[in-house]
Amino acid sequence: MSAEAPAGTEPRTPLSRDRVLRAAVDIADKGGIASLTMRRLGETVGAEAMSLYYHVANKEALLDGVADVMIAEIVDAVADIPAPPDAAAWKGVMRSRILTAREVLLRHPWAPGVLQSRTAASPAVLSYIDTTLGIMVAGGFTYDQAHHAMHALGSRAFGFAQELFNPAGDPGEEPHPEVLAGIASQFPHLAAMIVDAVHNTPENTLGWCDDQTEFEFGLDLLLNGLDGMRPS
Amino acid sequence: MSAEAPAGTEPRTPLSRDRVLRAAVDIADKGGIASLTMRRLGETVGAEAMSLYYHVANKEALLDGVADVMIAEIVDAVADIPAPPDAAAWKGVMRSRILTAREVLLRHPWAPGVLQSRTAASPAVLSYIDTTLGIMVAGGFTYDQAHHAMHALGSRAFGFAQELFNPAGDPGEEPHPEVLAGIASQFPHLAAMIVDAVHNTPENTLGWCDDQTEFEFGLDLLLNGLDGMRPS
DNA sequence: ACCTGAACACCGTTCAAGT
DNA sequence: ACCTGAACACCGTTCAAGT
Repeated sequence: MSAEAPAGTEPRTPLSRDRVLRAAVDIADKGGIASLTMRRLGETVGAEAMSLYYHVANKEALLDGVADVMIAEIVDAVADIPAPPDAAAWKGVMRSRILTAREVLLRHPWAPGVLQSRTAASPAVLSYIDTTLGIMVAGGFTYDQAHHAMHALGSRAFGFAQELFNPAGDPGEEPHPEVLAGIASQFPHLAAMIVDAVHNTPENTLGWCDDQTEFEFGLDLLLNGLDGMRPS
Repeated sequence: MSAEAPAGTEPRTPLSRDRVLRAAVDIADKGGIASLTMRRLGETVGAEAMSLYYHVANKEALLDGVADVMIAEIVDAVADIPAPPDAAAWKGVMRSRILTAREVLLRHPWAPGVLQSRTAASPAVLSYIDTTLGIMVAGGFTYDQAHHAMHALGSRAFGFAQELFNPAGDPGEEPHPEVLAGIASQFPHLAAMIVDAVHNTPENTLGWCDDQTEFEFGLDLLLNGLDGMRPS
């Protein structure tokens, strides 16, 4: 029996920064980032919107916190991956860390946008970068090279690469023939590429533009190029 | 002498989609993308906010239009670059097209964010992609390879790569010694990298993390890797 | 055809006030 | 220490109405 709760009122869990952030992630997961408003967040957490300001300075700070929750989830997912046993193994470890990070973000499609909008790096981010650098240095790179590498990888180091425009419809869907015809008349290279790309997809299982494949292609291009720069 | 203008009233230029879009770009250039609101846009264009809806379906459509203006500016800037004289020249042409696109976007720092938020590709984008593909095919690539290449380049093909977190302060500024000390205790690799990177900057003219250098490093890594894949 | 005024349903945020 | 109510200054968007 809870001591103070008035009759008929759920003795509600007290608010906390942590609970607020987790609720925010939930809302974004369910309705997209645009549905995450201070008012709605207050509602789902069982309080007035204004109460949130006691746990979080403002909406910017809320998003900083949400970004950090995502990084924490990545760090957690990546924790199982063992350190490289020798210098040459750096590439494989880096690769699986990045693909694991990607799996996390695929569960939170709105997260890349939030991460990209943050400008300050939290301790969680610094820590993730630090161990990533450690892997490269263990692989034989200089710190200067590792620095360049981090910039070259960019958001890929965190498991995502923002896809730009997606001509010719949704990924996984075959382009509509008449759309293709319209494109072909004006943009011959584009049309030829679309035809070629569709047919080259293995088994055609995922149709045109399987992002996972493209992500790995770009990632391997970078990792292989970097690997060739190792001093020894 | 203007026929209908009431005394004392500037005979104002009539609104048009084009004038609206140009004004929108102006506002974003001056005050950032957050300052671009329908109400402010109406004001600077000398009309009520509601009048804008006659020329543009809604704010999403406004941003689509703004993105297109940026692409048009890129296409324009890139128009002078001659086609590659032989297959091997594909790389140099691609490189200077991309760096030229980058120059355009450096004048509109808010534009990458807008481009990244668009999902539909306009004819202007399709056209830009088409001639980019043309250069690759002229370089000897198959359409399938060119397709992968476009994905691997990603936003770099349009001249930008979203920088993520920027640990240790603004680019161009030397990291503060005591901040560095704080980092060093927890994140040894990061600290070592920062020290190394600062000293490796040529002449130290641009300090730590010159983005142009990093952009070109990543770009060349990709272009060189791709170049090695050319069939012949 | 083009533009406007009034109104609606939202935002994030403040501040003084409650327990 | 933690939460709230009322209020403020904004948003984007609608709709009927003006010229």
